[in-house]
Amino acid sequence: MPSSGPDAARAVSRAPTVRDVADAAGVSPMTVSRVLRGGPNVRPEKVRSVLDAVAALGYRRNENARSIRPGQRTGLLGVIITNVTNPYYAQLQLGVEEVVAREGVRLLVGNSGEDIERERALVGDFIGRQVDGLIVVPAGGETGHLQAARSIGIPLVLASRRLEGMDADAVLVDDRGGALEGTALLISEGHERIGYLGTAASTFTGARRLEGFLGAHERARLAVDPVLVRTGQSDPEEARRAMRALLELERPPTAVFSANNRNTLGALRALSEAGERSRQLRIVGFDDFELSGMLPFRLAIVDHDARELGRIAAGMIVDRLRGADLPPRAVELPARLKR
Amino acid sequence: MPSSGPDAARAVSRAPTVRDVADAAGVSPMTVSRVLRGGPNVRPEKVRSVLDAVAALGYRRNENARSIRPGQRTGLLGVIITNVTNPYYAQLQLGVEEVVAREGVRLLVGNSGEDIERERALVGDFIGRQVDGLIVVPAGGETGHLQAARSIGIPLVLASRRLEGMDADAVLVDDRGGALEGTALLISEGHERIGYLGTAASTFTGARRLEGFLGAHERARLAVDPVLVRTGQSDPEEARRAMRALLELERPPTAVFSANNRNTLGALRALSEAGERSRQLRIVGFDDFELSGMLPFRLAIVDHDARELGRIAAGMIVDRLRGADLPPRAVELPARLKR
DNA sequence: TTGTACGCGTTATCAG
DNA sequence: CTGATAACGCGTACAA
Repeated sequence: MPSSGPDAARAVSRAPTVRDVADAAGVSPMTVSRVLRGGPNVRPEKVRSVLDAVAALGYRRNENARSIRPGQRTGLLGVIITNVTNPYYAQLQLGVEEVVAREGVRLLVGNSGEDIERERALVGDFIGRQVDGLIVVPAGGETGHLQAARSIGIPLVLASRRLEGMDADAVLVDDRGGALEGTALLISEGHERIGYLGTAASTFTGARRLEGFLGAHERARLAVDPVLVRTGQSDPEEARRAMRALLELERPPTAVFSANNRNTLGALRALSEAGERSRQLRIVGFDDFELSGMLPFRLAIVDHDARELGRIAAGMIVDRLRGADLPPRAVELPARLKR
Repeated sequence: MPSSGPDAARAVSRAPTVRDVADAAGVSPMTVSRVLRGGPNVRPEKVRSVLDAVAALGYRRNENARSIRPGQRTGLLGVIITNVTNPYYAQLQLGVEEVVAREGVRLLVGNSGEDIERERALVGDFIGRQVDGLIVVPAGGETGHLQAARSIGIPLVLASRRLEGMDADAVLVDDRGGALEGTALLISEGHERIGYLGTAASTFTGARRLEGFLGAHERARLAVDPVLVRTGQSDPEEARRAMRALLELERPPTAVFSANNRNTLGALRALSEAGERSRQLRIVGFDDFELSGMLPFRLAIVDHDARELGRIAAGMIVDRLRGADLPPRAVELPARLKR
């Protein structure tokens, strides 16, 4: 038995090409191509034999080869988030996929871990892979790598955060409004010494949420004791320590506003450790999380819809691809107290 | 001023190619290619001018064009999970990326939503995009689309679940052992009527975890009341209703084993609604979640490391790509009671 | 209705 | 050390 027959070759596992299909169907590669892209003017019997051959060989069109011709899209969308493990960004990713998957667009996903170098590498790589668009939660203030994407005409949407000096499309959350509403609730409840836990004020959301916190005080003509304002915590452990420090103050806060879910998590851990009395401390946290309503704390949440944010970002990319030549748009989604 | 000068052309946004770089650097495309892939035998001064041109034009190698040559890899890894929004799978995704990102491999991620049709579409699409490997959490019992991948030599790793009739590499969790240990804890505490909440027994993990539950009873020579065993709940809402049904039984369970985090979530919601006394019901749940330790329930958790699972799956792919021609391997990660 | 020729961007081969 | 040439898989333009 010869070991080089067609069956043997097929078993040895090389992906079949148009030519293989054409040979098997007894037509030219062009006819195969025509059949597959639904082209007209092909005799039904040939259509049949091509489709049979495709099925028999398990042929799949090579999307990469396809996309190197100019004007062709790859159907790839680059999504760069900071950490999928944060439910907020998982929702974002899912929302994006939800919208574009219908049209056969697939997601190239990368986690930057808030590291601008990793973000730069991902953006560069994604451009090299000819993504049709980019949705980025920018980790830092640098814009060079993102400008590069735009300069070769790749639609870009900034998600959650905006960047100084980049007027790209953006989908944001009403950070200031949410923080203001959450803080106002605490003030309306009579609290006068309110702690603040959040990320560094140098970050986009950090600055905006702190602004809301301060704005609520200002509006109520209530002074803010600087010692109660703790910024720079980016993970639950740091937040836990910051919360503990607040509790150990000579005049501790009677309530705390936490500017994101990582900080809320750490704060709750600190309260748990500090015993039953601390557990009564009033807390308002930005960003929801599963089971937030079931915890044995006096906790209220400022919520927003990350999945919808993802959907809108994806929609903006789709619009650009359809050729919309509008000026950059920015959408701001509401952040509201959950009742 | 002519509008067709090189500067104008560059601004109009077309991605530069090797030829553009070659022209700008005054060399041939081949030399550019050589410089970029770190090839030897290029005069230092030419290297310099090529690199300058690359920087000036913001040139990025077209990975897709690159990968159409035979034997070349795409550096793409397909990851198909059921839902990133489940922290378990988010961890998996992150673990995979962690391992392969170092080598410049990127993740093509798709959510099947437990829908076999969507999974099939994703697998087909990923193959068409010439992924170097596939990591799949299979949604159903069908194997055809996955066999197709293997038959053209694409390394495949099944994650969390195995499929009958497919001896592919697999990374699993010790579902049976974990469920057994969790249930045994309840039995050792003196419970004799233990409820069970889980996904359909026809699913891979559903069957294995139920097996552990039953096994623990058997080992303790304790009979299982079938009315206490509720399977088929795949989201928190269904689980909530199932839990409520258990509570409304004439002889309700004194403890419940919940076979995954969706079911645990629903169960806790039902307990919350049912008032203070129900809150005292003893629960052991499979799969951890944030804040599980802080809830006002008598809750214990059987935990396992999804991120590590992702890392191992990725490692298996890497091994295959390195040419390891071993028989299919299956790793089973421990699932242990958190103390 | 079907097939041939060529080009997309990149790189291996081989000649210079 | 450098460049011309061909080929990868596919699709468009054109010819038959």
